[in-house]
Parts: sequence; C-alpha cells; structure tokens
Amino acid sequence: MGRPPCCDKVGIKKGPWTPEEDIILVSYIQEHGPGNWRSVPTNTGLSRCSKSCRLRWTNYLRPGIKRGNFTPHEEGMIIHLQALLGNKWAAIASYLPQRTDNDIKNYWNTHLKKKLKKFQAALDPHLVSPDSTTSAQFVSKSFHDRTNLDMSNNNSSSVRLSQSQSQSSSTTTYASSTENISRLLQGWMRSSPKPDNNNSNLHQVTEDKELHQNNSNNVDSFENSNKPMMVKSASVPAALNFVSFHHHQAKDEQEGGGDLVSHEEFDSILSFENLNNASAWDKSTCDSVLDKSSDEAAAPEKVHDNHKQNRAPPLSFLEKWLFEENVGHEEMMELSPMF
DNA sequence: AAACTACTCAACCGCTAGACC
DNA sequence: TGGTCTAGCGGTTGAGTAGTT
Repeated sequence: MGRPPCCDKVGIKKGPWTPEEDIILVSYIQEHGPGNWRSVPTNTGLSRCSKSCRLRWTNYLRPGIKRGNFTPHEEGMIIHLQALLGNKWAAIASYLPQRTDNDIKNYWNTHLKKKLKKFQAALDPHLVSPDSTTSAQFVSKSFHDRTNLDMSNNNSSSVRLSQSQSQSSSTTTYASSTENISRLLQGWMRSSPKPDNNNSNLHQVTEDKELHQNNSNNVDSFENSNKPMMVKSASVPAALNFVSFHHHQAKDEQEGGGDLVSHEEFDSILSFENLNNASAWDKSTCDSVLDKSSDEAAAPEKVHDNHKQNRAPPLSFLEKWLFEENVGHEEMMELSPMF
C-alpha cells in the first residue's frame, strides 16, 4: 500500500535459486523454523528479499511437497474444486496438501484449462469464448445438453485410468531438479524433531495407498451408483457436468459417434471418479477438521483464515460431497447457498 | 542442423488483510 | 487510532526446454 517493493533494494538478488542458497535457507529454517522471514536474509547472509525466501520455502523447499506429475485423482480434485471455489488456489491447495498453490495454479493454466476448453468446444462450439477460464462458464448449456442425454445407460467399459497423462518434466535446471531438493532435505527430514504441520509425510503414505487402490480397482462407485450428480441444479459447476458428460460422450463415440474429442483427452479427468475409491485418503486428510465443519459451513468467510493459520480447511458441505461415497448429490446441490 | 514456435513452471509483482507498535 | 510491517494471495512474466518445420 504505497510501500516500495521489498526487492527494490540494491544488491537484492533475483532469479533462480542456486543449490547453495537453498542449503543456506533450509539450514536456517531447520534451526529456527519457518517464520520471521524478515530476519532470514540478514541472518543467513542471503542476498534475497524476505519475500523471495518465503516463497522459495513454501513453494519448493518445504518438506512434503510432491512434485511432478499430477495423479488423475489430484486432477479431478482440482477441476471440481476450481469449479466450486473459483481461482482460489490456496484454498484448493489446502485439499491437496502435497501440492502448492503455485503448482496447482500452473497446472490449471497449462493443462486443465485446455481440457475444459476442448470440452466446451465439443459440447457446443458456439459457446466457446477465447478467454473462458473457468469451468463454471458453460454450466447452463452443459446442463441443458446433459439432460437430453441418456442418463440411465452408463458404460463403465469406456472408463479407464490413464497414469501416463501428465507431461514429463525434463527440465534440467537446478530449480527443476527434484533430486537435488530431496537430497537437500533428506538430512533435515531425518534430523528434524519438529513434526510437519501439514502431516505431509502421512499424506504421502496414505496417498500411495490410495494410488495402489486406484490401480487395482478402477471401477468407481460414482459410475456404479446410478446417481446422476447434476440432474436437478442448473447451477452446478460445469466441471462436474464435464465428468458426467464424458460418460455419454465416450459412449456415443464408441457406438459410432463423432470424433469431437478423443477419449484420451478426458481420461485423466474422467478418472476423478476414482475419488470415491480414495475416500480413505480423503478422510484421513480431513479428519482433523471434520469436527469443525459445521461451524465453518455456517461461516464460510472464515474458511480462508483458518487455512491461513493451519493449512487445514474445514469440511463444509461441498467437501463432504466430494469425499463421501454415499452422499445425495442432488440434494446437497440444492441446499447450497453458493449456487 | 538451424530456426521458429509452443509449452512449462519457478519466480516475481502488486495487492490486501491483519498484526503490531 | 493511524501508520508500518509481515504474511499470504492471485496474476503475470520470462528463461529454459521440447517439439515442429
């Protein structure tokens, strides 16, 4: 607010971080813990502004961050949460504790937005706007089209997991080398007596389990539940329609339909259906906040603040809807004050 | 092989809310 | 009470890389 940027000072280094700088920063945080960022540059001798140190830590060096390919489960989570929350990347990231908001934002802008655009184009080329950035923008049309589709004839054979959907990160610069970072952090992870605030190690274990589950059980309860998830409310975010629509799209194509969009385009998104198989992971992730959900559902504006404080968001109706297997989707949508 | 284009993602910028003095 | 500072957020940029011609 009228204040000059912290990085305007002469001698403040910008640009990619070097391994040496990372080591210095990690060592310092190992000793003092994260926080009090203002003192970090002076105490460490780093020629970086405090903001840069904080960002480097939170977006890259912080333990428990998962880098690389997004799983279909994560992809589905992002799509759904973006449809529900908008571009609240920090809020979305709070549901994916191993991912940073920056990562999610990038992934959305570079991958998922395109997929949704293609979906839009497939749905109705006339509706496609060049700057459409949210999946909720084609809700009504999607809903309208969907209601004209056969809702009763789901064909699970068209559904499959695509574990190779994501791009391969072959960046060779230091900043993109996860090996460097893991080596850097290895000692700290072992030696640090402080438990990770976001229980990231636990998440890693549980998600690995979940992935294993996904691999061995691709048929999801979404599909088998015969519960069309967005039948009643025309204001249900389009990403949700997107998932359901694809069942029919794929079916139509299988039955000799058009070639508007290939199956592969949607595989990873479609595999969000495996979310329900991953409910164990979800619940383990969110158990710590379950008991707060009712309060915060009544006061949604507090959600963000809570996230700021402990990275553990409340489980309001939408989270429950996302996480619980046997929830009545239609009813919850109708009850939603958001739509 | 070189030039060009498209893509990715780490890092930066500008801004706001809230804490602190 | 008002000014300052910090932490955090979302949007944007640009260097590096991959793919294409």
